[in-house]
Amino acid sequence: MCATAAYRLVVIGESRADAAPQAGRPLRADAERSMRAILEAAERVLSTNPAASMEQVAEAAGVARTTIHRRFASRQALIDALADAAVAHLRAAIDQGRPETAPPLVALHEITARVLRTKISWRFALDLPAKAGSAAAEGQQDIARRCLELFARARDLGLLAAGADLEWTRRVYYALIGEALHGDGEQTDPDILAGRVVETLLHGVSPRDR
Amino acid sequence: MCATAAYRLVVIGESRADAAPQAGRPLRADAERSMRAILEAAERVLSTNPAASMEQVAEAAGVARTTIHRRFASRQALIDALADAAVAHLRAAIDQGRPETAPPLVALHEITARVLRTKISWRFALDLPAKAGSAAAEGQQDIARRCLELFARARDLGLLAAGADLEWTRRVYYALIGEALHGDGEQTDPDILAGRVVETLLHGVSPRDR
DNA sequence: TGAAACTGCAACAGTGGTGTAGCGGATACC
DNA sequence: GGTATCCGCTACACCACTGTTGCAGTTTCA
Repeated sequence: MCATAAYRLVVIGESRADAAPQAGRPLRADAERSMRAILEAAERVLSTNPAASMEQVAEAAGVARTTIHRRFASRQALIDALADAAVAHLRAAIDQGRPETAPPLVALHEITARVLRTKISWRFALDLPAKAGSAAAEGQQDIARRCLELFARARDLGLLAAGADLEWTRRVYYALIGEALHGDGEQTDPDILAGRVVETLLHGVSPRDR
Repeated sequence: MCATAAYRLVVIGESRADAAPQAGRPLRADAERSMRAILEAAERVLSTNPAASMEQVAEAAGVARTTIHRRFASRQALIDALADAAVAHLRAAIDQGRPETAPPLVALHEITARVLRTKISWRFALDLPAKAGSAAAEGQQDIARRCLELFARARDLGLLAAGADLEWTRRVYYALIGEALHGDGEQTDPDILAGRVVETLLHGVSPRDR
């Protein structure tokens, strides 16, 4: 799904009842492979059918159902972990767009294209409502904060209206990104989609009088 | 939820197995009341928790669970009926905005406000993917068609760019409406929200040079 | 190479939801 | 006022999914 992962998978307790990854002994190589296979399969299966069973996820991952239960205390724990992993990927993608240093318009294009690419692969997990206090929630908040900062920079440069409501701008931006992914195959290139998103965000659909 | 309903509820078969409303004997008054209570309760409950059980829906509707099963062959049948009813409401709301006759900008504002009002009440049902061939699907297609016609009129009047992609415009419009409803209570007046949606759709968030 | 970690497999208990059935009482309708 | 319709209630069968356990065989890693 994504070649490079910026995190490491670990286990803590020995008891089967609390297999939540937090801190402790690092996983053996084959276990980490399984873990990754499970998360990726869960994303694939659940994005098609959110009510899919653990059995279906296990089959798609090429492991036994019991193996999933060994790593994740419950179905919910799996989904939570999935959300955390997806947000971590998203954050990494955004970092690569240099939101704090690149010129705002360049950063906006760059980030949009990267986010679109990531969202294609983690559609289900990224649409999940983040649980309060989770790593995913923290990540989403951080992303929103940096998004607002980028827009503030853009506004200071005259790219946005001086009185623009940055929070509304952010929400519109998110909505446009979401919409760009709903296309029925007629246009899927992230760079082209990003251009359309940014153009629409800034200027809407009315004629440009200039 | 909505005071006036533009449809009538009926039953066909006697068998419990196929209680799908299509044509036949009209319902008794109390039965129609129950039917309406069930649909509205389903919307309320499922919008909070899409995985809620029939038991929870029944309790919210103030009826016994078996009563629901008497009218709807299955959980899925209930949800399908809910989707049909919601789209019927939406269509009625749009009709009242005179999309074919009013000046485009006026119609756009009017329709947006009405749609927002309807979507608040039928959030769950209207977010449902319509089943192919269902009344809901037919209604959605009709709505999309009329939306495109309205945008075409707007474009001919110079309100939209001459080369505007009307399908993309429609998708952006839908996305903005959806986003306007996600506000965290700081602004809920449909008229104000509609103004914001239309303004953003037409001109984006950049400064207006004029 | 040997211990520790990991996995598949088979089997099991528990749970919660779905859908059916019939009866007796209440309600609407003509 | 009589009849067809509707509803609540209780009870039941069924099923799919979750989560657990133990063991035997395999893989990793020091």
